[in-house]
Amino acid sequence: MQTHVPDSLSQTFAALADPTRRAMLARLSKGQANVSDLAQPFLNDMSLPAVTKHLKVLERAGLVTKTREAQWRPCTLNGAPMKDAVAWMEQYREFWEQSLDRLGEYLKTLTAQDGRAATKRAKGKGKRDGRKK
Amino acid sequence: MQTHVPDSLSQTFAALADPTRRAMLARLSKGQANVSDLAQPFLNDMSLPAVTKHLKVLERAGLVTKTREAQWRPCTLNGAPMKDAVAWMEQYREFWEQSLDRLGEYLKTLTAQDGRAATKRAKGKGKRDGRKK
DNA sequence: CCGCAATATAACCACATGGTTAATTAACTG
DNA sequence: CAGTTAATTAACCATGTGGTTATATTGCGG
Repeated sequence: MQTHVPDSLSQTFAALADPTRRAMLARLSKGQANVSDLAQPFLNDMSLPAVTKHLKVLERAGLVTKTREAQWRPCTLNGAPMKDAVAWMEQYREFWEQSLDRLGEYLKTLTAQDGRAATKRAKGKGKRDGRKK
Repeated sequence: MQTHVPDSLSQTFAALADPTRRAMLARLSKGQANVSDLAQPFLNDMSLPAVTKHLKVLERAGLVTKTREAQWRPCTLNGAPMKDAVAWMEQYREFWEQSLDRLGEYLKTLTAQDGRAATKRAKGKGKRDGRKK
């Protein structure tokens, strides 16, 4: 049962799903910084190793590139993965442009009895018991 | 130690960080569907309750609105949270447009001895030992 | 070479996540 | 009312995540 490696889009979104990590990216958008520079704003809230771990998540997602210079690890922001993420979301643009109209449109399809029709369609499948085992 | 509620941006990104969930959104982008409709493509891989859980994540993130009609729960996609997510990423546009140039630019700042300067700055902080207790 | 500064690793812990099966609720239908 | 369909809830388990402290590693500078 080998531990399931996530696709890169998932890794990107997961990496962005943390305010500390997003703040680190914000810092990096203003220029290269090494680990202690990145950690400095957070040291009242968490330890250095915690920051290192966050950084590793960003690295694995490809959002940060960590190089070496003597005992320092200068980090730079790499936007490429965000490109994919935005491209994926772009597909839903129409849904976030008129957001509020969604409910109204749903009500229309509902009065058209469409909801019921879609449901009956699902019935033909019969008993679903063939699980993965 | 009350369990720490995540900000909505984090919830949105976290919700999107799973291929099953993204597939459900894709399905919903083609029109309203109730739970079993949404579940159907996945029933070879996971059980119905698992789907319900994924759906709940999407709901909490505000990406899906689940209404009631008799014993069915018609779901619709709500793009609003994506709007915020994209807006946040937009801030980094310059970084994903020239992606590959980043390394080159880093090398320039490096030869300008900037990396060293930034590091020395961090030293003034002294011993950081006041953890949160 | 010694010691410190910058970072990484290890070992550990609490809680979240993603899945399971079994049981429950709710609403229609014969 | 009995049965069936749609969905949820409960209880449980394995693994991941985010944090900790303590210990190593590495490189520079006196």
